[in-house]
Amino acid sequence: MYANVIIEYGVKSLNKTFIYKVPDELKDKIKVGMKVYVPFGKSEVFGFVMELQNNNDTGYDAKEIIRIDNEELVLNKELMDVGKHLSSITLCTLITAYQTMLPSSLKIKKQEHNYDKYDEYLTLTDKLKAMEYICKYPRRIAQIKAINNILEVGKLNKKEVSSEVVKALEENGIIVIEKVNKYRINKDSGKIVKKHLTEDQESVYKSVDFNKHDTYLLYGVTGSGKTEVYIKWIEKCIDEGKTAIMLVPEIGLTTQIAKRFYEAFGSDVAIFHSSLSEGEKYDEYLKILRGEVHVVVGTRSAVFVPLKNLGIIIIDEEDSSSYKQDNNPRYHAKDIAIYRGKYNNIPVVLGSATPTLESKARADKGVYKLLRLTNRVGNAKLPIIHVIDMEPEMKKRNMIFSEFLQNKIKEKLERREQIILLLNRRGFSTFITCSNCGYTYKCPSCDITLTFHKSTNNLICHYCGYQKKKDEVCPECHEESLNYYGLGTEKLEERIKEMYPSARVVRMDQDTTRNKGMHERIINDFKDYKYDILLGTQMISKGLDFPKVTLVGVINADASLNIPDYRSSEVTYSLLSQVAGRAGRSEIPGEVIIQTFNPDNYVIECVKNNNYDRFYLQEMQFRKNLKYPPYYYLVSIKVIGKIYEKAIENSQKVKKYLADNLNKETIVLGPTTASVFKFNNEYRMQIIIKYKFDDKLMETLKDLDNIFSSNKDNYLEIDFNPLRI
DNA sequence: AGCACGCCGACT
DNA sequence: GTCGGCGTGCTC
Repeated sequence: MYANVIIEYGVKSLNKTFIYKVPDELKDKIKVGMKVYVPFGKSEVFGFVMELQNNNDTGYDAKEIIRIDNEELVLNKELMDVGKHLSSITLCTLITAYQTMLPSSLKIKKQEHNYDKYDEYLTLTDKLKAMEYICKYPRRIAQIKAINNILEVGKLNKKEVSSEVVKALEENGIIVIEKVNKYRINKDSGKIVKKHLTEDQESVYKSVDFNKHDTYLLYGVTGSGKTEVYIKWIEKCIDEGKTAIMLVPEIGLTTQIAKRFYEAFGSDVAIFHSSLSEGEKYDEYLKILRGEVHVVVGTRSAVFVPLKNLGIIIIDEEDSSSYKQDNNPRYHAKDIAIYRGKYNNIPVVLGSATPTLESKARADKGVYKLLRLTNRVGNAKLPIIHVIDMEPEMKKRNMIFSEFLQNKIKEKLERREQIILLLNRRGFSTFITCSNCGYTYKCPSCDITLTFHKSTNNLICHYCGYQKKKDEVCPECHEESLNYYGLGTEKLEERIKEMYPSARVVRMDQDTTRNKGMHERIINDFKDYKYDILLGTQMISKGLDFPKVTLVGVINADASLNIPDYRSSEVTYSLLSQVAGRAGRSEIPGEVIIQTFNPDNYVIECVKNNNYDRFYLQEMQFRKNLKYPPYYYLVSIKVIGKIYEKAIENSQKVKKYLADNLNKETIVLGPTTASVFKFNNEYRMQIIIKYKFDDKLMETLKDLDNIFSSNKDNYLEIDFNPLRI
């Protein structure tokens, strides 16, 4: 028996199978999708079994497989196919695809680590033998006590007995130590909470056909109770013995949703998100592999979990950019979900209060099926939105808070209601400028403006992490005129404390949530009314449900509006209406205050009137005129390398190659300098492809990628459907 | 990726 | 004459 194996190295030249002989003792155990250890050249490496066959007709001398790495870990047929699909749509190597699909504890890497966690129990080998032992050594009091304890309850946790006693008893053959696999995350099933659906929810629930594949877009306004419908669908799957994947965005939302899922399904849920430790992820993965759970709630990579007999895949907040991986392989979880949906012939649901234009357009064309939830649950009404023009406020020296917002904060504090303040930091940073000569600090290796962190007096590059201390005088003109502009969450917090000394303020941003569990703690504390004001960045904008919040203030709505990217309006619309949706989620009506310098901008106006449909139509017009998605597909190709001239030269070659080989209707733009031109001491040129249909695209890009895999000056970074260009 | 082989420059 | 630079090719 022979096995075709792919090797652990993720390079193009090794992106093929190698044939190995399966030794007799592994013949019964080996399966396609297993990780094996094989000799390769002068060394030994890990690999994945792609195929098994009876004879070797390759003409190569097959070496023998050394061992199977982990007999329990087998990628099934579906996941093997998912991996092939992933590699074909992102042009990554097969091995990279399979590695991406596994939690990192199960990935191939050099040092071995045992992630299994055990509880160790002591049991008697033989009662009679134990009794004899007691009689023979009556003075071994501690040991006798332990034996008696075991006799009473059958087994004893090893921790309860001193290690000396355990050692003595084990050596005398009185006891054995039994290892019981233990999971780090263990939710008792507790009480299962069932909720009833409203009429609207019920009708949406019934619209999904479980017997065939379709992609549904569930467009439901904030607070319309999408989660309860998800739960109902999943309950139906479980009743029929099927399983379900529920994807949530990377940040913020995971814990709250996970909590609701534990309430609904108890220990039948495994959670899977990036802030779990390696060990925790390993445990959750094994639960899924062993078929011990029916539901998985998790972030992007959870779309690859090895659940068998899938019944539905749900992607909540489908417009979240966290579903797209921003390093290799640059896949979108939606594409994988739909692939698995087709494979299993099951529904895929995309849910959002602000769907992406792509999804909405597909729903309008009938490619996706549109489901709508237009009302908030219960008596809750959508909040009243005030737009405040900041121009006159600046003249009144109200740099941060408009008079209106100041008064509203005061009013809500007096009424003991809660407030959320959003500082829009997208495309915006706190930076230092010399007010004398205009000098700004830039990163020496990335050429981007450094962000100032007041707490440490440090200037930090947010791309590569470079930092330096702030100088007393300007390094350029030596005047003592270095000032910081822009507004950070830290400074905002400071200002609020000055203005409202009695208010209890909590800040949520990258700094305050760096440590594990901090996210959850801030959210829970705010929910338990330990704070009056929650202030934060976009991570507070989605999914959170705080019934006592009646005021949402957006300090600077337009920061994200002017960044040079075709999706900036869409991103801003989504951010503003999502954060507005945090207000007034129970009986007390909510208010939203949006501070802006562009009160007439259509994005702001549509948010104010809660008019997604109008925003959609207007934005579609813009996309159509400028040939952007959803009218055209995009591919971004970056040519990256240490030598500036080579990057330019090669990017021109790429452009020519594309122009020569792609369809005539396809548009090839560039090369231009990439938005981050210099990063990690490498120069980056960018070429954009816009196309509607191009049968030569994949082949051409694949060839191009292969040509460049042996180029010593430059490498390519190909991004299909990039979220930013 | 890692390693061997191989073909040209500056050295005891 | 030899040591070692890294360009090229191969690994089942």
